[in-house]
Amino acid sequence: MTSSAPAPTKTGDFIRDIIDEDLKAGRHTKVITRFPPEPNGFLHIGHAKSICLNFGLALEYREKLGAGTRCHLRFDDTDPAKEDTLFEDGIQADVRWLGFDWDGLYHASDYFEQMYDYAEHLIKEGKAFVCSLTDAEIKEYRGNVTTPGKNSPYRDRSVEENLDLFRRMRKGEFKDSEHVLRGKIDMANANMKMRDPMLYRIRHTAHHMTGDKWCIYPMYDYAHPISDAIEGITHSICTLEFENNRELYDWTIDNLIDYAKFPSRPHQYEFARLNLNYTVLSKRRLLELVEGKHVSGWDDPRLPTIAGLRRRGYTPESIRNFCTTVGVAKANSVVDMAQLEFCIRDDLNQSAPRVLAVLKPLKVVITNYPDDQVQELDAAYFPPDFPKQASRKIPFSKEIYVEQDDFMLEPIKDFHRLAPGKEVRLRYAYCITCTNVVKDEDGNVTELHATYDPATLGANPEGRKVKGTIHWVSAKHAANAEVRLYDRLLSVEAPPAGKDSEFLNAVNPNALQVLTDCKVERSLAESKAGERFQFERQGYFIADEKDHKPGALVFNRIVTLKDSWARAQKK
RNA sequence: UGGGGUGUCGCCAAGUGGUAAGGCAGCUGGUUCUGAUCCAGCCAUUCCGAGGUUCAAAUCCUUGCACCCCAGCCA
Repeated sequence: MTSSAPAPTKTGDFIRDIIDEDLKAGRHTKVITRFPPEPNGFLHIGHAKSICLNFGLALEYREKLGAGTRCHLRFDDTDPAKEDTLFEDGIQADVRWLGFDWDGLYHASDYFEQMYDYAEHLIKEGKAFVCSLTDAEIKEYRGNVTTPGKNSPYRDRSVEENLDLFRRMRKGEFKDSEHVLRGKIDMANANMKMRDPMLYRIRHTAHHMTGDKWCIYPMYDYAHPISDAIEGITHSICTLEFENNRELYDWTIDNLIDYAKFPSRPHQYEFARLNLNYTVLSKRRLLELVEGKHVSGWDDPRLPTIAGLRRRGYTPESIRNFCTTVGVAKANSVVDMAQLEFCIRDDLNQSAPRVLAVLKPLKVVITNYPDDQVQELDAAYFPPDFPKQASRKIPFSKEIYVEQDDFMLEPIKDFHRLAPGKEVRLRYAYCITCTNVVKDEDGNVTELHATYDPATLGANPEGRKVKGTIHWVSAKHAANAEVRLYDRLLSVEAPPAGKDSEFLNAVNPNALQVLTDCKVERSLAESKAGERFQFERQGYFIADEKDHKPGALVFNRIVTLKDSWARAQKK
């Protein structure tokens, strides 16, 4: 009896430990998280880790703490130059596809007015000032990691002047970059993020949500903590590179005028982002692959984007399981692609019906089988020890196709398949023995002749062992199909550390191989886009969601089956 | 050379002073009309290194070392 895939064993992680302690100490009575993407691109599997963490936490703790515990989807839309509604739509679709729903859809831009008020308050308190240094001067005054910065000459402007300037910034009296609002903290702080950080910049650019209402926009470090505070976020979870920003996150919240009014004092916690070998996860590289037309689009099945994985045939369940198996911790790490591949095989092993498909056909004529006879044979969709027990009929006739790779003119040791004089079992059908090899003038094998043993249908042959079983398809009943064989995006674990486009050299030229003369069993002629199958002995495939239609069958290989024979060959 | 982090099996990752979980990968063997699945077994005398405290240390102390992040008017 095959048990259904056990849920991955999950041990607690440091985030859950923190939450448990907070709850125990009475600091919170509910847990509110948020997933805060910037709507400037597509989500990838790295985001899935964050989504599973944030939404997963809300789901888990809601069971103990009841309603009120929730996870928001918030678009971090503070840079109008890069962001777009189009991306928001894609992100929402991806989150939903992964199986999550948000309790409230928000935008950082919802709070622009309030952020502005807080900024005026900061100015009145003498904690922020309008700086009129140029871009280059600001950079110069900031110092570097080993030398302290210098105070801006505008740092001591009066509250009145600052207020006046800031109000005029809002009114649009200045050009882009003419002034900025900065927090007045400490130019000598060892944490560079605390050297009078920029809070607002002037951008005469329309925003996809607020239109032309604003020409000054808050920076991430100012907008994020305020958004969290307003929404009552209890645990604000982000990735490791924001560790240095935490001090500023705290400074911002602690200096809000109505600090005490907020439902909870949010705290930021950082975890290690996901890294995967044999692929790329950086926004920049993904963008370059798409814009450089190295792939067909954001949903190219070679890509680790959510849209790409979906089209490739990955299930949401398998991705969620993957996220829980990789865990949540603080050490930078690179997860092995084999882990992801395991998760999808594990899922599909349970759910995908088995069918027969010949990818690279080699015709076999069964010389002792009656010319016009056709037998309808029973073929189970799932192995006998599975709970599901559906089956279909597959036609058997005199001419069939088998896989080219399942024949060897001169078989090597331990090759259990077809070769001159050798006998194999045809899955769900008879055993056949290869009696003759037909070649063209170049010596290529073009056809095989074989004889079948009528006594071997549903029974073992008498007095001999047949080791191999191969898949096949009846020549005159088979449907034609295009099959896209996908493999890992990169041919090396990690592209060279180099900047620019060097990683393109690491792109696996065989990440996509298109086969157009495939022969698939009759039943697949009626398959629908999005249906997943196991092509026996080969792998899991999905009928392409865009291109597959009746009469023009197109299947994508999701992942191969484990192949210990192939592995043994490599040694 | 400043500050913030991290170092436990090939890859993830538990472990919170009591004598190294689990998953993936790998290796053996068994079952099998998928060289798949499934099943059984193996896989860290040792936790970045060196000292120290302790009856007892991956866990505490000292001191090295390695790697990551911070000098966008990006997030």
